[in-house]
Amino acid sequence: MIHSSNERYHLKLIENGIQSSFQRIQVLKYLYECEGHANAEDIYQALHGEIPTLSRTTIYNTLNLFLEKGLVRVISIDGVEKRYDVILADHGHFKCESCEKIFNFPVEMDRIPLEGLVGFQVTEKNVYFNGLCPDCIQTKNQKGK
Amino acid sequence: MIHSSNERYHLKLIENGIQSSFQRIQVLKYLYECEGHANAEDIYQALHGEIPTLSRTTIYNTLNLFLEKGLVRVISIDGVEKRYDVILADHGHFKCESCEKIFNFPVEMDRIPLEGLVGFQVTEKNVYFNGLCPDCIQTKNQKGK
DNA sequence: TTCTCTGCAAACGCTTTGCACGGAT
DNA sequence: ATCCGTGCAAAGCGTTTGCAGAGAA
Repeated sequence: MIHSSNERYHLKLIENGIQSSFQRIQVLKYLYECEGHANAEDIYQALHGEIPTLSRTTIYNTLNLFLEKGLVRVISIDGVEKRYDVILADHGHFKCESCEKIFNFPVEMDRIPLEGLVGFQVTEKNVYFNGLCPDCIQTKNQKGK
Repeated sequence: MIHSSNERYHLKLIENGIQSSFQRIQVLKYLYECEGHANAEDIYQALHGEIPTLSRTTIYNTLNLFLEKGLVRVISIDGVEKRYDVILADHGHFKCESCEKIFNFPVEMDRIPLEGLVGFQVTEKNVYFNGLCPDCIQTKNQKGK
């Protein structure tokens, strides 16, 4: 059901001063549904089945437009991949070194001490952790038996 | 004086199970001297004056070797650039949106609450902030007058 | 009609790969 | 003689650009 609850995303685009289109709605919808950790290729793979004529250029155009309008931000946990995040509330990102999934976790950014940044004007805060997620820890323990 | 205090870096390489070479010493030295925020091109530009035959391939080979041996880690504040960090003690990175310089600042990672990561095993913690550095704030204020 | 979204093709920049030379062991 | 570090050239990959056709306003 490709059209379910598209109205919500349609409005979100307009709210942010972005002209709505089918492709843009689908990209935004996908970003929300995957919890905002997709890269351009993920989005392309997810959508070009339903929109066979979809081009990667459109994905890139759309993501850059969203970025410019403040609808998404870029995250990059290890400097290799560029991923897009729609959830702008305070949260950190955790990347599992084994399964490579990215998890959100709440972080009260205000509790991070800023003594070292006197005189700086901070506009964005990112916290990136790496390690093993519960599933992968369990898998490893089972193998070890 | 290209050879000044190279012994220190020579030993550092051997300590980390890396066969020493002139190029590798120079790369490591540069990473320490620039406080660890260089990308491959920075290193190439800095060194190929003194080592005219130096190739970018060697820089990449060397950085990947260092990474593998745990001598450096990759940082990427905005997902666009891959930079290498040799300073492994607890610190955050601040990138100025105007002059694009990267600053270190001390962060006590242990004070970041982990309630959201129960069951996870955290091996690496990164804190990336963006904003304006004191110099650029001043420059902007002067323009505004 | 006019504007702009879309998407193909080509260009681009950074990084990796294949391979051969040369120095070190 | 063997091994490994180096570096040229070419390939690879993700992203951007130029441009033309389609669709919306």
